[in-house]
Amino acid sequence: MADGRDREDGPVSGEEERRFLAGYDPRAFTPAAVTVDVAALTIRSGVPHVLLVRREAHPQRGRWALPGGFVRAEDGPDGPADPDLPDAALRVLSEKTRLPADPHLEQLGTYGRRGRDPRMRVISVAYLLLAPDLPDPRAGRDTAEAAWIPWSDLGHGEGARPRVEPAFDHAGIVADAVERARSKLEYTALATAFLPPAFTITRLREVYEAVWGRPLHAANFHRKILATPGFVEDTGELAPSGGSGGRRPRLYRAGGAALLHPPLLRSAP
Amino acid sequence: MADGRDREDGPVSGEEERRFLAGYDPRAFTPAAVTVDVAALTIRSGVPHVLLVRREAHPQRGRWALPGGFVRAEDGPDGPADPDLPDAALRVLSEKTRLPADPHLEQLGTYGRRGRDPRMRVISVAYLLLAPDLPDPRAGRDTAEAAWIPWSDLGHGEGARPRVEPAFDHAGIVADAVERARSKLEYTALATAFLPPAFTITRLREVYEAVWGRPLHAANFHRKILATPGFVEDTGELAPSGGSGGRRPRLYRAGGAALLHPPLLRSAP
DNA sequence: CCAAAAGTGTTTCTAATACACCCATGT
DNA sequence: ACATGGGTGTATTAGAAACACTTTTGG
Repeated sequence: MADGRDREDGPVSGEEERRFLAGYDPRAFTPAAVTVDVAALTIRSGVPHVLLVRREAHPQRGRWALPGGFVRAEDGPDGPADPDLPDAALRVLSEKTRLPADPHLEQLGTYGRRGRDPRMRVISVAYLLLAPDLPDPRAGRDTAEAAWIPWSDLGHGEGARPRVEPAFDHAGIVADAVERARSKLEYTALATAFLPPAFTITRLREVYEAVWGRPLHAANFHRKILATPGFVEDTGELAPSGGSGGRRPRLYRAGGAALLHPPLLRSAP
Repeated sequence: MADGRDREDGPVSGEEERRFLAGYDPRAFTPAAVTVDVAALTIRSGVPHVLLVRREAHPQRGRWALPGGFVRAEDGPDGPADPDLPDAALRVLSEKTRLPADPHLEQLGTYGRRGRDPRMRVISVAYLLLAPDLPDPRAGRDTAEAAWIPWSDLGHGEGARPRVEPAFDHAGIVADAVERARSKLEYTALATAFLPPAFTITRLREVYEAVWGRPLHAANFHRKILATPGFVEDTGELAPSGGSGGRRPRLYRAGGAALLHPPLLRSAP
């Protein structure tokens, strides 16, 4: 076996490497199409929704699907290449929705089962996007319709029966997105991504209740949030009156912390 | 906006769909190469290691890299298509290492930055593999050498200076793998993937100590593991004598639980 | 007997929970 | 005044951490 000395980096010979690259043919490998799909989640009046579009083009014409599209691998007639996969995700989605300035975007997973798309081998990199309440989307190219669909219509949540069966394997991708969002609320400060820049503790609690589908103890939640360093920062302001009476709550903004110590665990009911 | 009724699934007209697919040309899209890379982690005598291979082919000839290779999108001269991405990962890796019967394999992330490979646009799906102590790998096709490299040689861990700088963006992939493993030990029962089928609580603790790079309180760890339902099951047997004296510890096997309730949190020192 | 390693008992402290209560505001 | 929602005090309980101690084995 190699000893320590042998583990030093080997040479990367410049001249030979240049000659190799000059003679390289990128068409030599079997192509697979690479797409990005975006599972955009938001909360509208206390109910979690996912953004879906109705396909106007084949295959699976007429079905609801995640907004997605092909990654631009190289500069071409359609436009410049996507510098990285998150750029592709935001490009594809902004063709269909007006996005907030700084949405939370994270990679969810990559789906490449043979036969998941009838046209050819398609590898889809799925992204999870969390956003505060966005305006209704407008349908884009190849799209008959675009809408925010409640999770419950896809069978997620307490006793919800599925009413929509998305195209391809997108039902599974949405399920993964929902589960990712639920578990990330436990140990990250991600819930604030569902809220506008300034919010009250009660709004934050409603995010948790909507995503987890379970009521939380308001008083203890309040204390726990304030006791978690870096989760929220006091703006010093109060929310405008709600109209129906009650004390005006303080306004907070997202703090610097990404991870929560300690986490907020959801346990059994 | 669509009302509830409109959200029902649209028709997927069979005849029209068939005609569309018959006329479809898979070469119409800009190709990108899709590869799988495997970050295989193990622990050898208390020290965490990652499997790397030294590249014999261009580009980046002579550098250490993660074992990886192109996904077989369709059946071809090299062999049948990979049914799914995890199959591709195991195929690529088993060409270089003798694998345990049931290794833990999970997707880590997908890397597609433009320019990360000088040949062409390459989208790499990275997998994390956790395994008990494996035999030394043998070098395979296009591989000058294959070896288990300590994480510390890549700069991970207490005050470790990097001695190996992997090819492409593989240093970042290994960093993601290490961080994923560290955090998954907290809230899943994954540590047992580093151990043989039967193990002692002390061996399990040594896994945590190696991955987290920090000593744990033996007595409290012992109790906490046994108090976590489904983490381990008593085999009823005792480990053979260690030779240097001391009580013979009980042997346990992995329990059914995937998630730990409550989690084992690593906090500050 | 002594050393070494496994495993248990016990105390102390911190954090989660539940519930009562006070505060600020609209009607 | 009183209803409504925000926010705090406090007792109870569960769990984490620290440390002393017992048990089982080899030399």
